[in-house]
Amino acid sequence: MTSKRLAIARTIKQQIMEGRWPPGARLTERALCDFTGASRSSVREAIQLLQQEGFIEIRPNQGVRVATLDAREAADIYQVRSVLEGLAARNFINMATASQRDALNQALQDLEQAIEKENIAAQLTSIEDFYNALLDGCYNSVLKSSLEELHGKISRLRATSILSQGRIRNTLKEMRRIGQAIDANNEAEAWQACVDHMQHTSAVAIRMIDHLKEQR
Amino acid sequence: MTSKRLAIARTIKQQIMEGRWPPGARLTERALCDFTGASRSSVREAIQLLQQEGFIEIRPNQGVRVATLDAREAADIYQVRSVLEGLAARNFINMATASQRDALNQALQDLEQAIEKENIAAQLTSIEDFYNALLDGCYNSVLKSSLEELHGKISRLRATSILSQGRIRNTLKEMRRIGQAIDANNEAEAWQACVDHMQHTSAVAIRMIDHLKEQR
DNA sequence: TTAACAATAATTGTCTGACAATTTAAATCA
DNA sequence: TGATTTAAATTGTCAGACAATTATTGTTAA
Repeated sequence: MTSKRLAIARTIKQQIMEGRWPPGARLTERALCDFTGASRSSVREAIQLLQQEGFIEIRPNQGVRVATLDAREAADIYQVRSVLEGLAARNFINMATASQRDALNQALQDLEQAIEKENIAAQLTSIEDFYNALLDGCYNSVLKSSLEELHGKISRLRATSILSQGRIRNTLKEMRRIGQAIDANNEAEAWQACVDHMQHTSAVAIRMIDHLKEQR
Repeated sequence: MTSKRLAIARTIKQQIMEGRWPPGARLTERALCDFTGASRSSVREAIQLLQQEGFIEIRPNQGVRVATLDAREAADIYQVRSVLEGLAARNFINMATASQRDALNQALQDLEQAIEKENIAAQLTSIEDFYNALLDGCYNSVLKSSLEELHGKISRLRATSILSQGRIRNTLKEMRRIGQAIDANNEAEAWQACVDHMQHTSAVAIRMIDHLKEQR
């Protein structure tokens, strides 16, 4: 059975991602206790986890706020992701087993089908599968956890799914390029494909953040 | 005034680094309460911070242990550091102000003097200054916090100072190479200098870990 | 009316003590 | 000695308390 503070953290995280509380909203401990039915001690421990994952911000004596993500920070995150994913791809080429390589290609095929069927949920799942396969095959747990942390921070852009739409075919193209470089064991090309992919993703994300800001 | 759980975390961290408790040692909450004079709630919150920073490991229902660092994980950390520091150097070239560049060079000079005077504490401080200058000048807070996390994890090698000895002149040489590449605004060379430096550091660290293991 | 200030309420940070569930250590038996 | 049972210690969680800090409201002066 999973520990309580983990369960609490998951519940709150989910609500944040679903937009129940907007970025910047203040969450009192009391409200979170009521919402989750847990005690303050447990909620406070859960809060710490959520801060670590980047979903909330804790300011001393001023409580908890849903994290915001401005264009600047998003750009920073994507820049770091680009080198970490480049490293992951290079490691994958050197370390991955045949079945891990299969999983990577399978994810790409799944993504293609999901696009044809216009199944957005399946698209997101395929992309996730792709990254999981990549991280499993690069045999570096530190790299894995670092990247997962950044993924969490980006998912604050709850519009993640919106973000991928309208660009999903480009995304597929870019991910295929990564996959092909990996199949060809071409480290330099795989690295560059990752960097380019992140650069494009970053540009789109920043445009969206600016767009949202204007609307407000 | 700094929050209590932070003070507790700092106290415990310091004790761990000074070797009061060896890697793998179990720390009961009660013992930590006695040691710090704080209540269990505060200690538990501090513990979470320490886990995040990589100083301890929490296993459900089995309490807290001082984190261990095996050769494998160390290699993983250094591999990630190499690309992150490479990125930092490239960013520094593009973003840093004149005074930030000065600070970097000053740290190198300080290190040289500290070596001549065989002042180990000053050597460690200079190296720290160098990294702080580098991170300040690369204007990417995500990169900064990611690297700080990894530095924390490495510092579990309490023998950090020992580690740097006997190799300190090589370290200076490698860091100078980074500094010169930065002065010349040569991104590719700066990147490579960082990667090479990490590779050497990694090799030394791993040798030391293996050596310690044999002794035991 | 608004700006500055004072009084009040709400919230956070921390402490104490409690208790069930689980793990670890000790005692017992085969 | 090895396996089992029993007892002790430890973790995870809860409830309630209170001082220190922050936010809100109300009041006064400009």
